Amino acid sequence: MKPKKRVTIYDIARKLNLTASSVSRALNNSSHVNEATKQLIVKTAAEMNYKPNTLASNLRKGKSQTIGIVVPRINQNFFSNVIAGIEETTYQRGYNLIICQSNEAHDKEVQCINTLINQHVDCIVISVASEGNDYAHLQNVIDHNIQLIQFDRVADELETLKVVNDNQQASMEAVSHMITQGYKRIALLEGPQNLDVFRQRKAGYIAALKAHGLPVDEELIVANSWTKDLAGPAVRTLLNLPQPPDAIFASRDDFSALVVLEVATDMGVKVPEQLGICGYSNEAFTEVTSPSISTIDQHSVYIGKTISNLYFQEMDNKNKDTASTPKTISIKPKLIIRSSTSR
Amino acid sequence: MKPKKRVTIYDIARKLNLTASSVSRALNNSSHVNEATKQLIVKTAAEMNYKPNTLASNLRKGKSQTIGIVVPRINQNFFSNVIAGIEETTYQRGYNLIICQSNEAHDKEVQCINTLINQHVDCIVISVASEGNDYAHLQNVIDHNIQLIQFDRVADELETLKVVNDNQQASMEAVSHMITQGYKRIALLEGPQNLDVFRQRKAGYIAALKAHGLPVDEELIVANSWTKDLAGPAVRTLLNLPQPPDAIFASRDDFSALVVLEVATDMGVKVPEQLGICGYSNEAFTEVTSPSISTIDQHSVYIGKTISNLYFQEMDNKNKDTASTPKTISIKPKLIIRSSTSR
DNA sequence: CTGAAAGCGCTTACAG
DNA sequence: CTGAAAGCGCTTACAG
Repeated sequence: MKPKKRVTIYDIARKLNLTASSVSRALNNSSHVNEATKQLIVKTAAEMNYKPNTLASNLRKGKSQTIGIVVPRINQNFFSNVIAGIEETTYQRGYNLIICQSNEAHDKEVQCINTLINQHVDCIVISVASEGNDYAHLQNVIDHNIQLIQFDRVADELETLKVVNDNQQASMEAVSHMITQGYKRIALLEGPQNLDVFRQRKAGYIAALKAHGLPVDEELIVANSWTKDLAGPAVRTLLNLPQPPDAIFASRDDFSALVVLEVATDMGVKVPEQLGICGYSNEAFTEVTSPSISTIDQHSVYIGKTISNLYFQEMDNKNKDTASTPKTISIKPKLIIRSSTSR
Repeated sequence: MKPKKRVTIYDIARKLNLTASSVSRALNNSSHVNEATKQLIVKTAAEMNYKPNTLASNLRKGKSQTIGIVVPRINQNFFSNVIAGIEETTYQRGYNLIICQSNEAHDKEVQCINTLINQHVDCIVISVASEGNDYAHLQNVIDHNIQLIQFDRVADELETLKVVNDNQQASMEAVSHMITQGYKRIALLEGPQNLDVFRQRKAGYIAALKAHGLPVDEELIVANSWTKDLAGPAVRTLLNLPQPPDAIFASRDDFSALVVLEVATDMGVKVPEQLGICGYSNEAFTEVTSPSISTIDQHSVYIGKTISNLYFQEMDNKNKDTASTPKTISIKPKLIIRSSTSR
C-alpha cells in the first residue's frame, strides 16, 4: 500500500472551481471573502478530511508557533511540573512544545539548542545543565532572534527574561520558623553546591542563623552525598554528635528529609519534640508520613504558567514596538508548616 | 531592530560562486560532490553560522522526523518516565518530540491529535484519556498514514502497535508472594475501575486468591476513593473490622500504600508482623520508609525505550516492504520485595 | 562532479 | 470579493 497523498487546498479548489488563494483565505477566516463561498469551502474541507500542513504554513509565515524547552531531566518532578504549566497556558494559544533533555550534559544541551534553532522555534525555555559554564550556544539563540527565557537555574551573565525561585528567602523563612519554634542547633543538609540554587539555600540558612544571633557551626553542615547508601549513615553520624542538632533543614529535597525522619524514628529520637525536620520541594509523600513533614513548595506549575505568560506579554510588547527590558521574575516559594517542625 | 534574515544555502552558494544544489549536497553528506569543495562549503557554512531550516527540509522531504506524544498528564511519574525513555532513544536518531497532555479529557485529546496530524509527525504515541470511548480520532491518525503506537492504556479494538504492562500478572505475583509469606486475609485497595489497567490489577488479586484456595471477601475490597481526606479513614475502617485483614495490596499506587503504613503505625499495628503491605509503581520514597515498602516496578523508562525501538523497527520493515502485523509487546513489571511483606 | 529547474503546501501583496 | 503569481528554504531527479 503506497501512502496516499493528503488533501491540499488545491484539491479543494479544484473540486469547487476556485483557486487556492480563496480556499486559503476562507480557511484562515480572513476578511474579503464571500460568506457563502466561505461556508462552502469550510464544509467541503471537512468532508474531504482536509488537514492543513503546518510545516508549509509555518515556512511561509516564517514562524513556527512552537516553543522549545530544554531541561536537565524530563522525569524530575520539578521540571515535569513546570512543563505541564507551560503546556497548559500555551496550548490554548495553539502553540506546540518541543521538549529536550540535556541529561545535565553540556554537549547534549548544545545539540538540543541547535535542533531547536533549526526547527525555527519562536521561543526557547531553558534550565541549564549543571555541567559547563560556556553559554555561547545561548548567545546563539539570541543572535538568531529567538526569544530566550531562562528559569530556575539561570546563567546570570546573559541578559534574558528569567523566572527564578527565591531559594534564599524561602530557606531563610524555613530556618527562621524553626528557630521560632525553639530549635537552637539547626543542621543543614546541603544540595550539590555547584548549582546556584543550592548555594542560595545554604545562604538563606546562614542568614537566618545570623539574623537570630545563632552561631554557624560547620560541624552541623553536611555536604551533599545523597546516594541511597550514604544518606542514612551521614544523618546517623550527625545525630550521634556529642552535641547533636535539635533540628535539620534538608535543603536538598524531601527525600533527604524522609531519610532523616526514618533514621530518627529508628534511633528513638522523637520528631518534632526532640528533632525538627524541614525538607524542600513539597513532594506528595511529605503530607502523608507521620509526622507529616514541613517543606517548601516551589509552585512549579505556576512557574511554568509564568514563563508562558511572560513570553506572550513580550510578544505583545514587540508588536507594539515597546522597548523591552530584560526582566527577572522571582517566584516566592511557600513554606508549608506541618507536624515535623511544630512543637 | 528588525529581525535580520537567517543565512540560507543560497547565501553560501553566492559567496562561493556555486549553486544551492551543491551546497545542499555537501551539507547532507551526499555522494557525487568533490571532496575539496565539500570541505570548503562545510567550513564556510560554519563560519557564516548557517543553520538549516528544518521546516523547509521536512516540507520538501514529506516527513518531519518528529514523534508526537499524547499522555493524560505530563507531570505524572509514570508518564514522565516513559517520555524520558522515548526521548533518550529517539534523540540519538535526530528525532524531535512534540508533547501534548490530554488532561484526561476526550475533547482535548482529539485536539492534540489534530495538531499532531497537522504537524505531519511521523508517529503518534498515545496513552488514552480515561474519558470517552470514541476512537475516531485515532482511526484518523491511521488513515493519514501516520504510525500509531498505543501504550499502557490502550484502545483494544484498534489494530495498532501496542506496548502494555502486564498488570494482572504482576498483581497476581504480588498477592501470591504475600500468601507465601503466610498472610491469609489480604485486602485490596482498588484503583479507579473505569481504567482497564486497574481492573487488571483487581483481576490479578482475585486470581491469586483463587489459585491458592483463599476466599474472595467483598468486605476486604475497598473502592477507589483516594482524595487525601478519604484515604486514612477508609484504611482505618478496614483495620477496625471484626475480622481485619492481615495484609493490604494497595493496587492503586504507592501513595495509598504509604497511607496504610501511616495508619497502621498510628494504630500500633506492626508492619510486617501483623500487617503486610504492598504498593504499586515503585515510587522513590518506598525504599526509604521504615519498614521499606514492597511494590511493583513498571519499568516505565524501559517502556519508553521499547516504544521507540518498536517504531524504528517498524520503519525498517516498511522500507523492506515486509508485511507488518500489528503487534502487542507486553512488559513484565517486576515485584520488588521489601520489608513490609517479609516476615 | 555540478547546474538549472521544478516542486513540497501554503500565504499574501498586487491587480482587477 | 477573487485570481495569478511569487516566494518561504530546501531537495532531487534530470541533464550535461
